[in-house]
Amino acid sequence: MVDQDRLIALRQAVEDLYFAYRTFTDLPDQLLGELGLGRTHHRILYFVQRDPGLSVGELLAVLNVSKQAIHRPIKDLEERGLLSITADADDRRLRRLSATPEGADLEARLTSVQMRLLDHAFEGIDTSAVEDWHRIMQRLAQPPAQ
Amino acid sequence: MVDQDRLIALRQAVEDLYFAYRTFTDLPDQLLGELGLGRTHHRILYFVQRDPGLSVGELLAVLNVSKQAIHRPIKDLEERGLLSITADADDRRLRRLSATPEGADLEARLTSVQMRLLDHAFEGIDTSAVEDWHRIMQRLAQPPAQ
DNA sequence: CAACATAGGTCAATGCAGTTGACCCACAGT
DNA sequence: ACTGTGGGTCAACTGCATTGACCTATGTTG
Repeated sequence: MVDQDRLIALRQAVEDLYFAYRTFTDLPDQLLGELGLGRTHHRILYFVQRDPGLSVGELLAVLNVSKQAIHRPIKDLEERGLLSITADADDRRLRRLSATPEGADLEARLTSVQMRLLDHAFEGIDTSAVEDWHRIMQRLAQPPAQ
Repeated sequence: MVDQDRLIALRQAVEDLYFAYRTFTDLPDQLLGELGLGRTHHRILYFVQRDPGLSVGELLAVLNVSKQAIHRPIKDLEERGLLSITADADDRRLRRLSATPEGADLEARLTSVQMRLLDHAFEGIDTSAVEDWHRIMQRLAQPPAQ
């Protein structure tokens, strides 16, 4: 019966992850919607803030989408003065992306909504359990080669 | 500086959740793609298996989509003999949904891919930390009213 | 019984975000 | 000069959701 319990717990985990992620994305999506932007805009700003000077190709690799898919959002962000694009000094084919102060500001607003949700979810949980939470999520992101 | 560390940890959590969820959905999506089905089909089968005899309205509430959005997928599943639909005995307006054996089979295949990923991610983690993982995810799914 | 409410189905127009394919330019390395 | 690479862009298409409007069948209530 241990096996059966395990299956039930794992099913519960599938469900928890589904609902958690949905709520997690709903709030920023709402905020983005009001600005006429989408999730991809947020992702771009996020990774550009995490790693300023990211190239377009690197961004594609992180987000795992085609360059055509990212083209519009990048253009939108640039036009709105949220993203600054400059050619790399050494290799002028590379376009280095970084957030403008306004872009950084928006990114902070969007991400902080999510951080607040997480902060609340972690409240009162042991530090070691929170560390394990990170460990679990990181393993989930990078499963073994099979 | 404690505050700063906390922000960094929370940012890391945002990222972990993003990547974890992406990997988590990629595998079933791939399987579904081969069958010409989408994520919604999986979700329907999942919730119908969790709660056999679910009505269309209840399904809409759980998935939080419009009836038009679910109409196609339900029809697809029925046509493929994966979903069985019968009128409720007491209120014949209600359509009770349940999986056929074939539907149950497909659902098990799809969900078990995800359960395997989770199982691996939980490997070697303390039982109490896994319980906390569930607690955290459930809180994330149902944040306070603000 | 008539009137209204509810569960659900369906048509239509639309939007958004992604895809593949093809082709372009600018620049780098040899 | 030649080839490779980073990146931009046009076009056609797809998947999946939306809103709005309207239909039927059935239940509930005055």
